[in-house]
Amino acid sequence: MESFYEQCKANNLKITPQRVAVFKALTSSLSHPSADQIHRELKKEFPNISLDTVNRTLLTFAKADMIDVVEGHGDPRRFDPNQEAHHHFYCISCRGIFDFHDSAVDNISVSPELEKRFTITGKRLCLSGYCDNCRSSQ
Amino acid sequence: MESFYEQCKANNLKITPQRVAVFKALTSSLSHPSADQIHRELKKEFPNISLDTVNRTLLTFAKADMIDVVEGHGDPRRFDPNQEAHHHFYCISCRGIFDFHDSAVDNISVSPELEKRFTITGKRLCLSGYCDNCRSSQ
DNA sequence: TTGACAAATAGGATTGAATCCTATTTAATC
DNA sequence: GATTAAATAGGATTCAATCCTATTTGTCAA
Repeated sequence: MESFYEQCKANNLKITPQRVAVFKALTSSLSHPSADQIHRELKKEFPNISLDTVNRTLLTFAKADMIDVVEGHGDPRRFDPNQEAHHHFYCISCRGIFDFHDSAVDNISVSPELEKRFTITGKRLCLSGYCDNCRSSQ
Repeated sequence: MESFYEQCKANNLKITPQRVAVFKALTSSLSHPSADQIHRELKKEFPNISLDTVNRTLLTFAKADMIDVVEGHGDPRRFDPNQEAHHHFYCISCRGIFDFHDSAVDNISVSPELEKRFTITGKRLCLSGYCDNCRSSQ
């Protein structure tokens, strides 16, 4: 929490009870909650806190690079006809998702402890950045 | 398209002009479109096709394992307070997203051609499956 | 080929996530 | 403590996704 105050100052963000509560709720969760989940949690302590405030606060933190939005989540559903093993590149600018193939990546193996901790049925490398079109038109 | 008809038969899906058109539109796109994008595209040829039909058709194909839904997309936005290098495991059952650390995975390098094709700013391994809680409660 | 029927579609209604709008409140600074 | 720009509450709005139901259409068997 030390660095929370520092990061707020560094980004000219006022320290409000709502922001402190949102940050605490997020960092104390292990499952990467949605704005709605955090809102329901915080209602117990702040019955009047609005969902908009929770959502806006989280986006404010994200813009200040204090937290991240989990890849993909929050965007409209997208469909993929490619049934072969492949991976995804997501263009931050045009929002296109492009496949790439890489057998070295296909053969990545994760640690045995992780295999014990979870039953893994899907595995995909998700890259993000700028596609050729978007970087050249800037 | 051969295998499209076969797959439909194998899954007892009637072959309708709408389904054929949706499948063609999806497979001829390179950017993994949304239902809305496909719907706008198909309106040119089928002015009366409904968005619900497009969306339902795509979900039907996905349920029959003919296509996939791109990871994360379509779910509510989720937030991640972890600023260290890490990767994600997504539980299909409880929808929790859990971090894991794996330095071997951190150091994955993709092919030089890919580095040329895109400007890569983010890299993350996305696993999916069942978390410990969910697999034991089944 | 036709008839019967279960399945699929159109399109309007509804739900749910996210955002916008604006009056009110509040943190920061002097 | 007063000032001011920023933040909040909560109702309204937008947009994606889904539901509902009357109508249409593939499929299969006669």
